[in-house]
Amino acid sequence: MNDKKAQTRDRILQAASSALITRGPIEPSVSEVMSAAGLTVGGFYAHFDSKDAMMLEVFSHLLSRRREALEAISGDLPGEERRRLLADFYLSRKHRDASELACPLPSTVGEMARLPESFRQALAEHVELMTAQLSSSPEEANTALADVALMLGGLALARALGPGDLSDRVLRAAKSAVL
Amino acid sequence: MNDKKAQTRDRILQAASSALITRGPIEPSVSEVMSAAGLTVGGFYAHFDSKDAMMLEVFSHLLSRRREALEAISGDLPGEERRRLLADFYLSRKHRDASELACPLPSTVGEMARLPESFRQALAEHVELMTAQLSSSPEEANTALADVALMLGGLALARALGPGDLSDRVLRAAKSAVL
DNA sequence: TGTACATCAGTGAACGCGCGTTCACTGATGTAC
DNA sequence: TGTACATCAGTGAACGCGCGTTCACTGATGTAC
Repeated sequence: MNDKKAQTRDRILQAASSALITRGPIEPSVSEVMSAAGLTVGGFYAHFDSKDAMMLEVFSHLLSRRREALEAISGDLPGEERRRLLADFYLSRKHRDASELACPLPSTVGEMARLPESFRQALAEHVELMTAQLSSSPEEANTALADVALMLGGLALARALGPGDLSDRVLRAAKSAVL
Repeated sequence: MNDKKAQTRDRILQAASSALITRGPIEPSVSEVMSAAGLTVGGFYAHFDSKDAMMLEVFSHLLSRRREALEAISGDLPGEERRRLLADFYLSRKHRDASELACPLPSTVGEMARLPESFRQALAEHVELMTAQLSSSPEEANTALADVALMLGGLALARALGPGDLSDRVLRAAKSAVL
């Protein structure tokens, strides 16, 4: 039965996703991820070539899920409304505290220098696609790019501060600054 | 001669500073930092209690140097002009590529969850002080906080993307969005 | 239907390595007489 | 001025540990006859 193996692979990927979101692609160990998926460490290499390869897959997959989610909620609205809709979700306490289907960027951007080049490419591609998705004309592209930076900074700072008053204020301030 | 030892300590701190700015407080190893300071690993514990203790000192020190630098350039200008002056420096290519006296936040915010609580306190204090420094009235505080998030996000993203066209566009877009 | 064999997902012990930290030692410098 | 001793910043080997990765093995499942 080949779905059995594919299902196991998916469970590993899911365990790795929440680990990456909260702690980045480097810190979580292979044994830890495998334990979280209910497996032992030895079987890992039947599914992936290396830890880096798995984490890259997780990273890219999470990014494309984020773009899909944005497309799903914002349909064919104009750029400005899409940015507001995204900010409402992205800068919510719920998203800040989530460890599933949440944005992997805050935990990962700071580690780019120690990761394979392919992570950087995945990031660059995501930024381009997001910017395009968030603007309805080329003139709006810069505004969209600035909003991407603002949302990332707001979420990264809010997560770094941990749940609490200051963290909530960061979310609110950033949300009301979205252009 | 006691300055001798203090000078050595300073050299270690300097080596640790550039390591922290580019690679965060966790990745650089004690041996690496000591080598960069022209020393061997064994002597480290004559100067610091632990790696974490040293990195916390480096982190706090870099943050307060950043606040001093801002104070020095922005004197007693109104909040909005201070924010523009800061953004001109903070979102410059020079600052993005610098590894000395640069902002330690992009490499560190993503690792807060795995660092001692004292790092979080140092961060919270810095955010409060920066926000106060960047606003000339309490009503402006939210705007200042959003600008802090925007600048951090812009720099973190630009550093993560590495030198290049997209990275430069992020810097420019963020700079022109400062409120 | 029942037995013999092949497959292969997953196990768990082992590997070499770099880490943070410890500690007995060295050797240059400063003081005492 | 010259010798004997104390101090102490820095050395370098060693420690126990967790890491990513490898690999011989197990045992459940599916196929052949």
